[in-house]
Amino acid sequence: MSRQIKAPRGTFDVLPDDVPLWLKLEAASREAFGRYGYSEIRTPLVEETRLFVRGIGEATDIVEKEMYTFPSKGRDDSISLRPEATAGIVRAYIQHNFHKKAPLQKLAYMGPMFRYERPQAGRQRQFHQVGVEVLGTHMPEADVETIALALDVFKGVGLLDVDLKLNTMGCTKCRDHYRAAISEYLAERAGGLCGDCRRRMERNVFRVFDCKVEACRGLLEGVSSIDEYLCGDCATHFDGVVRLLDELDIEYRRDNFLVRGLDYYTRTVYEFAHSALGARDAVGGGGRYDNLVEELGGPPTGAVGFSIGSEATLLAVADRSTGGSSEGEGFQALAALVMVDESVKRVAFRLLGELRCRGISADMPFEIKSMKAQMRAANRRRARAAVIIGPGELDRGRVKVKDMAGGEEIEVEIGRIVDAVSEILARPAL
RNA sequence: GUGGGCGUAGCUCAGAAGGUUAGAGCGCCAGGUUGUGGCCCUGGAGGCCGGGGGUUCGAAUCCCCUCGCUCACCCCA
Repeated sequence: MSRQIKAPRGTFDVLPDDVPLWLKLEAASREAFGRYGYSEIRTPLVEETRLFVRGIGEATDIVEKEMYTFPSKGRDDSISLRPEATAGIVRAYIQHNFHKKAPLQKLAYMGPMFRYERPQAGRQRQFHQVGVEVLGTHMPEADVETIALALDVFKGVGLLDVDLKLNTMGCTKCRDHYRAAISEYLAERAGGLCGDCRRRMERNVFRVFDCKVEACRGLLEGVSSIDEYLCGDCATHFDGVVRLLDELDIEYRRDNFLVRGLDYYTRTVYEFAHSALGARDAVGGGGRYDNLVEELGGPPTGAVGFSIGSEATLLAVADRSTGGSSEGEGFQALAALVMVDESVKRVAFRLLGELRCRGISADMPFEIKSMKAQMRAANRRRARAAVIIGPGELDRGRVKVKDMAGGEEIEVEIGRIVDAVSEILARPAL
């Protein structure tokens, strides 16, 4: 047991039973992408390490201790597994000269990301995200479009009760002013802060905002909102976002303490939360990052995007559907071939091929066991039709076809087998 | 990296003042129906009781170490 090879910590297998759930999320996402005019892009799972260092920020936990970084073979520099998708997409945007060809790009992606962290509920080392990036505009319409799109993805998987939290971080200048004010305010009261928060003051003051310690929360009640520090343009932009959300009847909660994890966010930030999740209740989040393209070597370019955590979202979906275990009743549009004895195997195999060629899902066992066992297996797979092939019938050029739902069984000529099976599969579910 | 909880059959879990063949339900296999599933009945297979060490006449049970899972913190999707 202890020597058995298992999936590495923080990774997991999506087993066949769960794959439909993942497909549903992917289908809902692609459907929404199409409806909103976003094109899917696929960037590498590995990038040069310096892309993330420059994009995400050298002093962030992600870069400092959570990246899977290793030297590439040959003479290439250090490469890293992507901890998020935005940096790679921005890199592609610049590399392929989109800013010259067609500056406005609405891009979508989905796939695995990697961060070396202690796993917990809804958090894995290999995790998956679905997201979009709008590159090439500063307009608040873009911010709101991404929010509406994300909500449509959630709706597509049946998650209607996600809460939208909204805030603005301002531009670099507004943020610097605000940061200074917060630091000053907190420094005067540092004695009342927990140890973590005193450390946060050095590293990233805004993180004090989501401290869970009671004392810290109390102190935070006295801090001023960023609204007082926003420049005219940033205030106008945020007003625009709010107005447009109202226009679309999208409900949101202004959260002055909402600070997104990544450093590159500017102006609008937002997060989607779901109550079913526990401590880590975010199912997704996003915001504007107007400096990132320039930071990575491109021209000044407005940009906004979100990412949805697939695991968290699926957890929330699964939580909703507990209780309604409608297992066992539904039959599949599948024909199970049942062989009475070894002598009919060749013919059965040929009939199997014929059914499959004609577009019918059909299967038969490789090794013939008792008929009872074959019937049991057919039932377990919820096959709607059973085709029973025995030497007696075969002598008359016939086989038996049974409706596993109703139980009735008829004998048909071999030439009519496709029609007979089709007819049963087409019958309404019971 | 830190802290809590938990590791017994394929799955969910009983069993722990140490005592001899370690249990249940579900699942699986088979029989009841020598060519027919689902329900029911009967039987069966399946456990280094996570791993290592220690205490003891004797350890699933007590002690130490270790690995793993899990939840939470940090951080974050």
